Amino acid sequence: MESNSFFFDPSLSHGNMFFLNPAAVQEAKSMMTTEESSKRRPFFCSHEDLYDDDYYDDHTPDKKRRLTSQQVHLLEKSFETENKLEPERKTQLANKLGLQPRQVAVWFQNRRARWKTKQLERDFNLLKSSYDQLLSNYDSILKDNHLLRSEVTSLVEKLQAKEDTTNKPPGQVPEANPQQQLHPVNMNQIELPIKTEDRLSSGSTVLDEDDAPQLLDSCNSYFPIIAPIHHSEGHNNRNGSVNDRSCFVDVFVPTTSPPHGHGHGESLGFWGWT
DNA sequence: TTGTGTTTTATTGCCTCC
DNA sequence: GGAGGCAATAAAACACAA
Repeated sequence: MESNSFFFDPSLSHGNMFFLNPAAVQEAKSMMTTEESSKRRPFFCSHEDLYDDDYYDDHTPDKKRRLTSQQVHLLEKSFETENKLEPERKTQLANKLGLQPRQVAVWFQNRRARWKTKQLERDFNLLKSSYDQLLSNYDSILKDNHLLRSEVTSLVEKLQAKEDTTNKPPGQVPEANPQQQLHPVNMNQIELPIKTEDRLSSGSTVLDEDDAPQLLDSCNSYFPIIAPIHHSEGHNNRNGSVNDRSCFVDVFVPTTSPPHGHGHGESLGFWGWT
C-alpha cells in the first residue's frame, strides 16, 4: 500500500483522511445517509481520530465499522507472510492503515480463527476421501476373496473327482491316506476339504473375514478407527491388482501448511504452529 | 421491503508464558 | 501480574431470496 492512497475528503463532516481510492470512497459514501454520516463515525478516518478516546465517546462507539477492501487487502498480505503479530509490526500496520493497534490485533485474531476453521474443513475432506478410498479398496478385496474361494471350491471338486477315478479299484472303498488327511472347513457355508498345512499357511492370498479391517468403536471421534490389515510379505493376487501397501496408501496424509512464518519444516495440522 | 442466513468486527473470560 | 493467545459469543453489516 503506497502512502499516496491517502487523501483528504472535505465533503464528509469529520474531514477525515481516507485510506481509499476515490471509487471506494464514493462507494462508502453511498452506503451512508447524510444523517448517518453526521452521527456515525465513518469506518475510515484519521490516525488522530482513531487514537482519540473522546472521539468514541462523542460518536456512538457501539457501532461497528467495516474495514475497507484496501485495508483488508494489506492485512491479508501481512497475514500471509506471518500470521502472528509482534507489537512492532502491529503498530506499523496500525499506522499504515489508519487503525487502532487493537483493531489490527483483533483482525489478526479473527483471521487466525477463520483460517483454522477452513483448515479443519480441508482436513475433514482429506480424511473423508481417504476413508472412502479405503472402503472401496476393501470392497474390491472382498470381491477378489469370493472369486478365489469359488475357484478353490471348483479345483477341489475336480481333484476329488480325479482321485475317485484313479485310486478307487472297482468295488472297493478307498482307504484314507493319513498323510493327506482332509479337514472340512466352513468358508461361507461351503465345506471345503483343505489340508492342515494349507490352512496354517500364512501366505494365503485369500483373506478370512477375521483379517478384514476392523471398524472399531471410535467413541468421541467422528472418524472410525481402522485397524491395520496384516498382509503377508509380498503377496499378490492373481491379476496383480492388489499387493502389499497398494490398497491403503494415502490414508494418513499431512495437512496443508499454515501461512508462512511458522517454520517450513512444520506440518500436520494448524494447531501445530500456534 | 423484509425476513433470514452469513460474514465481519469486537468483547469477554480463561489460559499460558515470561 | 501483565501481555498475548484462543474459544465462545454478541452484534452490526452484508447478501439475498421471496
